[in-house]
Amino acid sequence: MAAKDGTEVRLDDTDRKILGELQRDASQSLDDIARNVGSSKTPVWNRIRKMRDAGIIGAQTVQLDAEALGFEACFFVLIRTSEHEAEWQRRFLRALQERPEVQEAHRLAGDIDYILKVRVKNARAYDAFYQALISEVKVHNVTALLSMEEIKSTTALPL
Amino acid sequence: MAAKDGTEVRLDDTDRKILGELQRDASQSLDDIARNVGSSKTPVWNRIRKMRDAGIIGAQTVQLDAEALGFEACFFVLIRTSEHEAEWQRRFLRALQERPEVQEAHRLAGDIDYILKVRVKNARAYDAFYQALISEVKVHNVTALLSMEEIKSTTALPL
DNA sequence: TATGAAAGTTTTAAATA
DNA sequence: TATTTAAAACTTTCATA
Repeated sequence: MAAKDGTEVRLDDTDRKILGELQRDASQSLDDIARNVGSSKTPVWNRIRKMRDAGIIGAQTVQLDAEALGFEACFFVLIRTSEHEAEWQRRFLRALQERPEVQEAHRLAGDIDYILKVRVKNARAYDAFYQALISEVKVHNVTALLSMEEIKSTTALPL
Repeated sequence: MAAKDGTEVRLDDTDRKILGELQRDASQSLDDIARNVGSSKTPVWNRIRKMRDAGIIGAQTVQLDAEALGFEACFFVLIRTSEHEAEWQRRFLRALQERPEVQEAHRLAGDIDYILKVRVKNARAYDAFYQALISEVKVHNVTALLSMEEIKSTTALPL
């Protein structure tokens, strides 16, 4: 398995269990993680460090309750473009990176070129985002899908 | 602002700054967070506890490098169904909850009924997922969008 | 891999503004 | 009511066996 920095890292079963524990609850103490994976403190600590250095383990974050914080609208935005020039793409990517309401952006294979996940306080805020985006870069066709209900949301990988 | 448990919680500027810090790096010490938000340890600790109890702050997790761990394929799946019965919906939701390759699932307004984000090791694994899903619940029409490139990925809210 | 000790952190409680 | 100070309990980190 090649990590971000190109290092080859081979993970064994214990490594995967450790990652599973960290994904589940990163606030656990080393002692707890060690107990849960059937090892002890020092080896677990060394493995975590190795995986951090290799970039396999990234930032530690908290999950916040978006609705409680007033982010009540979530849109998936399907984008088709006629432009495929390098310069256009650079501008488009920069616009996405800079806008904090864009939580995810993927370049797609096929008919639709890009998909975005956009989280905003309300529909008006989405419109403001949309107007700003199309004024910055030309896009051919945009379809916004409005989420009525978040059925499932996790970043956990099925290790 | 109403939290998950229905409690009213009013957040001030300092609360929002604390949430921002936790989102950015939840591994920081209380001292660091306090310094970054211009307060000190105990008040910050009390605020964090209040927000945790109110459910505004949820689980602490780590971001893992999906590619390095062999999850090389990511699909967005658009689903149309003709079934709108309660019993069908219950079965469908349970199927999504149970499948760990489904990282996100939303019920949508409009033409398309559901969108899923599905992360798997490769295209064959996606096909296995797809076959399993349609054998469990009847769906009318499924479109899979394959991600070629993850341009942006964050769970951070623009507080 | 295990032990253990030093440095640092979280948590609680009491004192103060 | 919110903040500072203080001290006990716990954790991380790392050297050494």
